[in-house]
Amino acid sequence: MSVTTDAQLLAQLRRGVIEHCVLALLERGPRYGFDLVRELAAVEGLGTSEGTIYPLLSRLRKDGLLETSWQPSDQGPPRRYYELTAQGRTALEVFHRHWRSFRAAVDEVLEGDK
Amino acid sequence: MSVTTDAQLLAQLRRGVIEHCVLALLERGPRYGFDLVRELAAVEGLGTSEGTIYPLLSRLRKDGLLETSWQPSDQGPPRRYYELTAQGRTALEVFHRHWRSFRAAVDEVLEGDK
DNA sequence: GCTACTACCTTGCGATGCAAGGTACCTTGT
DNA sequence: ACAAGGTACCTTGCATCGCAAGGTAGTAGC
Repeated sequence: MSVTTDAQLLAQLRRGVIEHCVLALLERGPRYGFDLVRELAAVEGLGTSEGTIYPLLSRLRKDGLLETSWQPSDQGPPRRYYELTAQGRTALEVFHRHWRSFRAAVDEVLEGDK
Repeated sequence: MSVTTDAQLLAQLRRGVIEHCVLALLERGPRYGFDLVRELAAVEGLGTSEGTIYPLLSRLRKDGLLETSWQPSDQGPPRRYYELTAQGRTALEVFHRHWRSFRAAVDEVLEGDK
């Protein structure tokens, strides 16, 4: 079938949003990758996988929005914790503005009002 | 620069949304491609180009969500008008539900409330 | 016939979500 | 000791889709 499935529909919606949801979660405090996957999975529609998160975190780190530090775990392998840099915080604010305006634009078109 | 620009940020946001904005516009009545580009350009954040719209319309037509008919124009080359099929109308409703829930999910994460 | 506008469409690139697969640490049970 | 299972990291390859750029053609006015 070439018709879009619900899963694909959501995957497309997530584009460009997950990245900033990760930043938003990190605004509340340091997290490690595996944990972020679980936190996002807990939110309806934002569920994603490690294959998405790790490359994403890597990219954000390269762009200077995140810093990392390895820390041992009580039970399991060591974890790589991520936290926001000043630049990351700014990027989050910028996105926040864009998101609000974008959301309003889509609503306007979808609602069909005038 | 590998850091995301505003333009790229918006382009990613548009993913999976423009498609349904087009359906929403067509719900109000038949339109032709060039006109859709202009209507979307009038909405802040949804501005796009012909390189986006034509392949998109083509895809929606192949998937059976749209039907087309050529019609002469008073001034200029003939236009290909698109209109929703029953399947297209259903797809729009389905998206509507997804969008509302997705929007709420993103808001929840961004607002950081609990 | 030249220019400009309208209107259609295609090609090639870049960005990125994801399934699948791989490595390694740690704990528990046998 | 060893196997099994959970935690945690990461990479590869594919598919999707927005877009800049470029191409074709009808119509109107000079």
